[in-house]
Amino acid sequence: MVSELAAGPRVPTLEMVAARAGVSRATVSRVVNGSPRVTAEIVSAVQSAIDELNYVPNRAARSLASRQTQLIALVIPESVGMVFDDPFFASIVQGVAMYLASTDYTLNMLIAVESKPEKARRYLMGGNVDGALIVSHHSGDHSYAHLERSLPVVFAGRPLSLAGHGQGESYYVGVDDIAGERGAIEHLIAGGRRSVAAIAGPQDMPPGLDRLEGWRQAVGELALGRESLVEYGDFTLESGTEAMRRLLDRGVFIDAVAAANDQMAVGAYTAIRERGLRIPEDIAVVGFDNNYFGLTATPTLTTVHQPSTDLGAAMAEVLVRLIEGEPVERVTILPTSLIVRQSS
Amino acid sequence: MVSELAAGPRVPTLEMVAARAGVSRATVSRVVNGSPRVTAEIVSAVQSAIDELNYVPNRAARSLASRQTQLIALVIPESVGMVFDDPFFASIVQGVAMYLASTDYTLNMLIAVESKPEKARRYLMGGNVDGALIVSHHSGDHSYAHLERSLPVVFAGRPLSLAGHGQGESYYVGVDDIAGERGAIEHLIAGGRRSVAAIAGPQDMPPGLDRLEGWRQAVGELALGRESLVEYGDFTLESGTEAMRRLLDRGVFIDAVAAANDQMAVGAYTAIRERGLRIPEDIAVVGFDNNYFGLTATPTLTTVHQPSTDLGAAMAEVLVRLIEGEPVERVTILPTSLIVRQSS
DNA sequence: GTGAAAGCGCTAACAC
DNA sequence: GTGTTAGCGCTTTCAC
Repeated sequence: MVSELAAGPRVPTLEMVAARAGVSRATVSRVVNGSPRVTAEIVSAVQSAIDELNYVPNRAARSLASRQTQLIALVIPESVGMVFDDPFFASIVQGVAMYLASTDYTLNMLIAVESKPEKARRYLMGGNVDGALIVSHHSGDHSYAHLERSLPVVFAGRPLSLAGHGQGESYYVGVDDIAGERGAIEHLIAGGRRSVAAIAGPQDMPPGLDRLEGWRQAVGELALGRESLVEYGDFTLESGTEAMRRLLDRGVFIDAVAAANDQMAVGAYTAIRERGLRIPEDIAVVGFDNNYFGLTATPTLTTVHQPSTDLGAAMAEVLVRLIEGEPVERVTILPTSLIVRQSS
Repeated sequence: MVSELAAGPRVPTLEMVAARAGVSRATVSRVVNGSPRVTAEIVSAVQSAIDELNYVPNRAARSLASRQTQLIALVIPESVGMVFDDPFFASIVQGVAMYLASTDYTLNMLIAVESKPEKARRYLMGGNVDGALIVSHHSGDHSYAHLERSLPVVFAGRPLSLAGHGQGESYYVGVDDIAGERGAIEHLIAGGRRSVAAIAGPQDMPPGLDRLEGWRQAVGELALGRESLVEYGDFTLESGTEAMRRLLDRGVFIDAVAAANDQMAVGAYTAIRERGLRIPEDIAVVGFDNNYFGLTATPTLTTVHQPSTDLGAAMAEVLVRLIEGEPVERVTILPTSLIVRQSS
């Protein structure tokens, strides 16, 4: 049974507008869709009929007839666990939503539940949306790549370069992790640090790989040993603490550490303090992402800002252009920027 | 112009399934919708045809015929500024999305842009969604209340009790702010604190009012002056710092302070430290909400946990029941819980 | 239990 | 420029 409310008081139809304005339905449709070739007088006549009736076009009917849904799916693989634990997602959603608010498209949020992986896929391929945005932070997972044959798709982040699925095929929006990390390390070196260790991320994810590569490029000229200054974490706070402990246990001199994200950087604080060392006097710390973990930490964290809201907006924009057949680059790279705070 | 991809390779229709299974479209429709009165053999025949063709029902067509969209709007007034600065929204969205993933409804995120207030309203009233969820943290703003005449609506938080719009009319989901705050204060008193000040929120928002009321109820029996121990903030970090400074400037003895949310509580840390006082030794601090501000602060913040993800899920559940005509209470109150950390 | 037929509200050729 | 005419893919009486 369906509630009375759901059925609701009858909403005015295009036909009613046509009758009231004394024109055909086709004409009303033209006015509604802003067709250029309609007499000004008729346009205003129709317009007032629309206003008087408070007419709103029915999306379902419009979609059915035009074969366009005006819907854009934002797909978030639930494997990401408590998805929004990472503020990155929230920002992406915000960016997408705000960009779309300026268009005629509307946002359809889809959490792809792992138990029914096919549900999301089928929904997307069933012509229920005009395009899809796929987000799975840090992973570079493009397992939805096959969808690209069915509808326009834009990913967040560069894909993992796996054999089998050619590189330049997907559309994606991301940041230059290598350059961003390099900048952070150079800042440390410019500040007089001579032994910059790294708490790297998992090496099976593009950001994990690229940020470590950025570190390598920057410390290249430093005298001190290299790989002996790298430990790995999994982007969580705890893993940062543990990695830092291992680093300190090595007994080699370290006067700075660069973590692959803010959570791990703040986690490192704990290990550094355990040893009675001061931040930044004894060891400077820099993170990556620029989220609240670093903002509210004490001391506040120097980090590489990743414009996640802009990333969301850019993804939406690329997708809309793709849908509307306008020219777009397959790859869009947004700039990062260094935010210097108290920890360095 | 529309891209080739958007039009895409022809998706299988119900008619094709019918042909393949050797039955009528009506029968396929019944199977798809789980009608009980279809022969088992036919059901399986249709089912295999569906699987073989990889058929997915077209939402637009279904909506048009059934007058149900299977879409639920989540409306967020953009006045909330950079909406997701408050983690509350992200959690709500998460809760809603996850609950809906278990239903046949899909989430339509709508950021109501202030410049075009009518756009959202008309969209909602135009029969484009089956129901709406309205969220505007802290404000209790039910200015979308008139929508309730057009479609099922569920709000987050109790409404501001304004004249003109009767009380018990809206459906909403919230927490018991009074009881939650009272519990926090009682915890402080039980811990030996004798002069518990309050950094209250704006008094034109339900949570601002109720949390202060909770404080009043709990400190009622304390000897120390009352209103002289209250200062107001606007829920931001900075306002918490300023309110705490004013409190300390009064020169009255204070050994604990309860802020109406975590941001203000953490903001108070700054003012307390400026005076050379220690947390919690000299002054204990408690917040409200339980978000990352308190989690990552040093010392970590004791706070009243507000189950925002559950709130989102509950809102979605209430709305779905409303849409489907099942019985639901107008008011749903979720429990808060005290999280004791280092600051008290 | 199953099929036939009539729309749901709109767009898009195609005529005029 | 404007109206006519077909559908878009599905649900839903109503017969059988």
